[in-house]
Amino acid sequence: MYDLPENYDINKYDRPSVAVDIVVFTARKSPCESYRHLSKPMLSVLMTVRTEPPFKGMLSLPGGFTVRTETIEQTAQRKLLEKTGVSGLPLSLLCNSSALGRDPRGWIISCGYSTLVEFSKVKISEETAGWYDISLDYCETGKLTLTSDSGAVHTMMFRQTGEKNEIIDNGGIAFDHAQIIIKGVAALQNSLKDPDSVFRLLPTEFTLSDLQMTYEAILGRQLLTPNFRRKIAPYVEETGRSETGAGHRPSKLYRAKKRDENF
Amino acid sequence: MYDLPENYDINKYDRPSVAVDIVVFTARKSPCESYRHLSKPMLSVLMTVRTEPPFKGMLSLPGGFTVRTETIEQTAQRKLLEKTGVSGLPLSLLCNSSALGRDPRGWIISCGYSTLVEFSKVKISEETAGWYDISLDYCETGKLTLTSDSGAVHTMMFRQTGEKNEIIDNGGIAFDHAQIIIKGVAALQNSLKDPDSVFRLLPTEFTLSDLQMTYEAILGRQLLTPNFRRKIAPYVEETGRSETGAGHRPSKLYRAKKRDENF
DNA sequence: GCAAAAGTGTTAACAGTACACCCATGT
DNA sequence: ACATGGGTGTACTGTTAACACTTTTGC
Repeated sequence: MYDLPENYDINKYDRPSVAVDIVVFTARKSPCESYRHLSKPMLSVLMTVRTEPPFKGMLSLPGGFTVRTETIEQTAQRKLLEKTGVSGLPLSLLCNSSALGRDPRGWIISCGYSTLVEFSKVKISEETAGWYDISLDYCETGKLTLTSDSGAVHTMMFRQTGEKNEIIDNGGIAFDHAQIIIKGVAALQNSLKDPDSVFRLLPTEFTLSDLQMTYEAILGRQLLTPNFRRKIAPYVEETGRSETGAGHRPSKLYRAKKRDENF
Repeated sequence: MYDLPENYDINKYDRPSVAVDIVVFTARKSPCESYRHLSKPMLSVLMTVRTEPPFKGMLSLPGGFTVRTETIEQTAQRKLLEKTGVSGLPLSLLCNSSALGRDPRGWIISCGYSTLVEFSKVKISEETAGWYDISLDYCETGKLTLTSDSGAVHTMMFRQTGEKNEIIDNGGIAFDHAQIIIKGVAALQNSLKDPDSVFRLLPTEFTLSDLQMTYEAILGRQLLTPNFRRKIAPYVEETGRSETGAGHRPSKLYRAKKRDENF
């Protein structure tokens, strides 16, 4: 029936378990501190507290094992739906983790993916899952800090050697997930060349200030407003509405501009 | 001994076989046609003719199955050494292929990688393996042609829809390897922003014309020489030697310039 | 009025593009 | 001599970076 070698038995060979781990980014604003000041959006990542060994009690990325009836990306989509209630988000492949002994349960390979989601779309269903604010620091050695809403802090330290990152301190993150998070942030920064990815972090209508502050949160540095607006202008269009109520001039609301897809 | 759930048995779960497929690129020059004309380097990819079902007799990428004692990248390195005699090449992850039914032998996931190698370093050990010249054509719909040294031609057709490529005709390439090759070429083109990758296709000493023609082979279009030389100048340095014998002014030999690694 | 942010204009520096031109060589 | 490629200069253009400045709101 099939074009197969004679006496072929796939079960002769030893096989690994295959899992996915997903770096889910969002941008969220804390409530305003004063009637005058804007509140800056923070870049956040979805993490879960492990309830079972190994690494019980530590932070890990959401994910799970793939099964025969799914592609790896379908597994990631299923896990995303289970944990965030959101489906159909585009996924980017970050890395495959297969270091020997990376999981004490045995031979387990993990495929790391990342995605972006608007904060208000997510309804976190599990007690153990939550958003952790990311703050970046590239002084001497790379530093990436996760802060939970309750104030718990995890600081990862790494050295950037060409393309690879060498982890110096995983900040108490389970498995090799610190590595995957750092790769995810680097990939997110790289993706900023195309503004379409950033729109996925914001509501359909947004102010240019919010957009700029989201860029700044991702890049970990300030941008000059006039230059930012010129650069982004071809990708957005005015909605006609504007946002009032703050103690300063109201800002116009924009939306992403549909752009040429066939070229 | 380990921090594991009680009664944990990894064998309870169904597991896939995991393979690697490697897109190995090189640049090679055909012998000069006349004493005056330069011969242009062609971008080539290493392919093997399948000797066993499935897809017996068709072209496929070099690769193989991963085993418990290796990381996935070590598997790729081992397969590279077996097929080309070269070791220690940096690998780039292209994609994970896991579509249902992609391999009639069963549940097999493939991790696609790409790498670059200087032509003279490779000693192909297997009868079934060989270099296939790549030519590109982006007229209406994407077209990528592989030509063997014996003149056999495989033409793949695809449509670029955003990031994804939709394969229209796989050109008689086994499995989903046409897809992986197209991803590899796209990734190679993207990597040209950093000239270091192109140096891996050339000998340690090269002329700027060879370098430019290699760029042109990868991009599938002509470049303007003065502009190319200015752009590449910070990345190369003169060796002092030059290449004579052709029916025109001799060209200086250059080498890649060591650049600042810590910043 | 005042602080804060929205939003515009102007300039200089830099990178990318296109093209004209001269130089050195083997037959 | 001459065809061929090696190699340089230059003018034009678009993008980026920096900063000065005006406008509009809520208190």
